[in-house]
Amino acid sequence: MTINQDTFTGEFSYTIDIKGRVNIPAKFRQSLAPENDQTFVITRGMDPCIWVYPLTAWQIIEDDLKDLSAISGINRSFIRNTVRYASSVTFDKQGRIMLSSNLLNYAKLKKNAFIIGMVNKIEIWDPSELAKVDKQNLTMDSSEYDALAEKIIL
Amino acid sequence: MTINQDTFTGEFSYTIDIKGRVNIPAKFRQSLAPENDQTFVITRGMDPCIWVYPLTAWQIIEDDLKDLSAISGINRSFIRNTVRYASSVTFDKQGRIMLSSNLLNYAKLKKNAFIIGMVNKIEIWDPSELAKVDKQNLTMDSSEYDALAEKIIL
DNA sequence: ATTGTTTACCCACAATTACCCACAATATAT
DNA sequence: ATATATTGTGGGTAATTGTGGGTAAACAAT
Repeated sequence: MTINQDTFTGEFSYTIDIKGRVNIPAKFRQSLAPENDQTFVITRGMDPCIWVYPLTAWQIIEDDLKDLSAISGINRSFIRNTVRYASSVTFDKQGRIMLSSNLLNYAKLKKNAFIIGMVNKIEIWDPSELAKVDKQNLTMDSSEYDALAEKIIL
Repeated sequence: MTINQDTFTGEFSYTIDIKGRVNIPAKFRQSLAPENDQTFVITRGMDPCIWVYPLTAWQIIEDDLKDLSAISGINRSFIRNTVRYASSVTFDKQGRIMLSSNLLNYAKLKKNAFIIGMVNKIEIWDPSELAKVDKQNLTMDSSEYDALAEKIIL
């Protein structure tokens, strides 16, 4: 019945309403471990999308950041940019979370959104952005992609 | 009485009902190891068919994906495309699983389906697609095929 | 305080899914 | 062969899920 806790797979299509709310797939809500207390941490992804972490997973990232020395300027910049756009969100009784307009703009999200399980995190994409980025990666680095496919035995 | 756990062989013909449910052959259900908790993971195959993994087999793939660094865009694309169409399904009291319309379309499945044991996974095919792909491979790469036949002593 | 705006918390409802039960066809046992 | 269990297929019903919107509390600015 339950997969690994805090493990997410699959693609789902949802609509973002006027208030900026999106549904979190029921499956993802159920596989979110109880100690996360129904909260995710959302932030900017490395791609033009929103990254959604289970709270406990994000806390590990924060702990790692604490270990970085503040003497180095580059460390401070790294910490700043990692945490800057992150905020924790709880989902409401209907299973939705609120997205800030800052994140919505960053991911170019409008009305429709794909929510994709990325094993240990979740991504929220605008459909056309997803297609664009995916196509780009596959055409530019197709040999690297094939190398991965050889390595991971499906 | 039992072959190796999580090992599947043979071909079976079933019908997909209006709700998108297909039967999993009783033989396959019985050879699914108990620790899978009656769940499979279904996803797009490399051929136009549906791939069905025992849960524990799929989790090994997920673990491999977790080890890939998220810094590389091509890695993210690979993870995304591998996991994107995957979802875990439990079979009901009658031994059926539900197939999403996304996967049904991808595999061009209509009313009839062949379910084929592929040793460590299971494939679900539309009969005519299977014939087409098989014929194509055998005519185009017949010498490679023969080389394999030499290697695997039957 | 008085506004206006944003956020949190409800309720409503259509659509989908999960969970049952029925039954014919096949297989197994006595 | 006859009885009994198992398997494959269909369908009904209740619960869940996704989506919209309403209202009141919290907050900000004047």
